[in-house]
Amino acid sequence: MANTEAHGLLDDLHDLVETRLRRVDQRYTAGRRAIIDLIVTAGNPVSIADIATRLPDLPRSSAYRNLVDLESAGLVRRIVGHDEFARFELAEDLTEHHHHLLCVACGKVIDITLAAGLERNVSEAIEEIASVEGFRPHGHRLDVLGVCGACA
Amino acid sequence: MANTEAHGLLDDLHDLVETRLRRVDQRYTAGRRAIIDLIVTAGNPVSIADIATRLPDLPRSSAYRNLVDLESAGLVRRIVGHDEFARFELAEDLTEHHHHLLCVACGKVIDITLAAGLERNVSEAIEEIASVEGFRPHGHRLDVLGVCGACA
DNA sequence: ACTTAGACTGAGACTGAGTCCCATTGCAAG
DNA sequence: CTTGCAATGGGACTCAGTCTCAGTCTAAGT
Repeated sequence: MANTEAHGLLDDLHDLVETRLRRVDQRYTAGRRAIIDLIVTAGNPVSIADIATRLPDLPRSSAYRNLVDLESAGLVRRIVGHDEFARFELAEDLTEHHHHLLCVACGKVIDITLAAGLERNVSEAIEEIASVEGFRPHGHRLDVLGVCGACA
Repeated sequence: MANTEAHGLLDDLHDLVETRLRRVDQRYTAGRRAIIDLIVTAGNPVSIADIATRLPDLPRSSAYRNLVDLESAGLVRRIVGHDEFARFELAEDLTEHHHHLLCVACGKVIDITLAAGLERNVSEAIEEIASVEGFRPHGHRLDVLGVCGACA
């Protein structure tokens, strides 16, 4: 993710994605590239409906399959919002650890980050509670439910 | 929710639920009472599958309908775990503010509470960030993803 | 006790996001 | 060029969840 100025960050990201896919004997095809492009340029997590709209030539079955492949390669993360529709964003090791504001009216998702100190306190508290319950935590998600500016 | 010892806390809860339903011209029928009983005695959030198993005589359509009614009366909260199945728990004003450990292997949900001070810090941070984004927060949920003791 | 309004129920039909299947195509290595 | 396997496309399929509608129950009025 770090890099020279010669070609943009986006190209670097594509290179990284390709490497990761190759590692599990998968190819970085046009459809997968288009999905990654869409997710990155959208800024916010994208839904299947977004993909269908913005990539009308990509069949649904291919979109779902590609998303599953990208997810199992650890490149994309599926998030479940307040509505019934799954949304997808880049995995955290391609971006930075962050959380979400979820609009209960329109389903929109906005990325936010917490102050580093607070984030550390939360992680420590989670580790402690989980160990008491015999639970092995992989990560956490903090979702804020509410109404976005456009819907208010 | 507070009360004499004459009849248990559970009876009090039922009284409260009935009052709340009456307030919106709804009745506290046997089916609804059975669902509330199940949710309370289960301790953890229950799925539709749990309800179907434990209340075999309650038709699916009635279970869903009752859950929707109880949810819109603010008595029950729907939570979306890691799997595709919705789960239900008592609304927070009938219990206390808490969060969840979600097992990604079996879908089990375990309730946890954070230290009051930390919880306050998180809430304040959320208020601040949300206001910058023009977002009006109603509440938040912190889910810890991982593997439970039984699945490890 | 009768009536009545409307809340509630049960059973099944229906919806649609997401999955599966399979014949075909594309890519990379020997 | 051929052989193996990843990937595609599109249509059929699954099934959690929703909707419909005719019939039932309950509370309140008379």
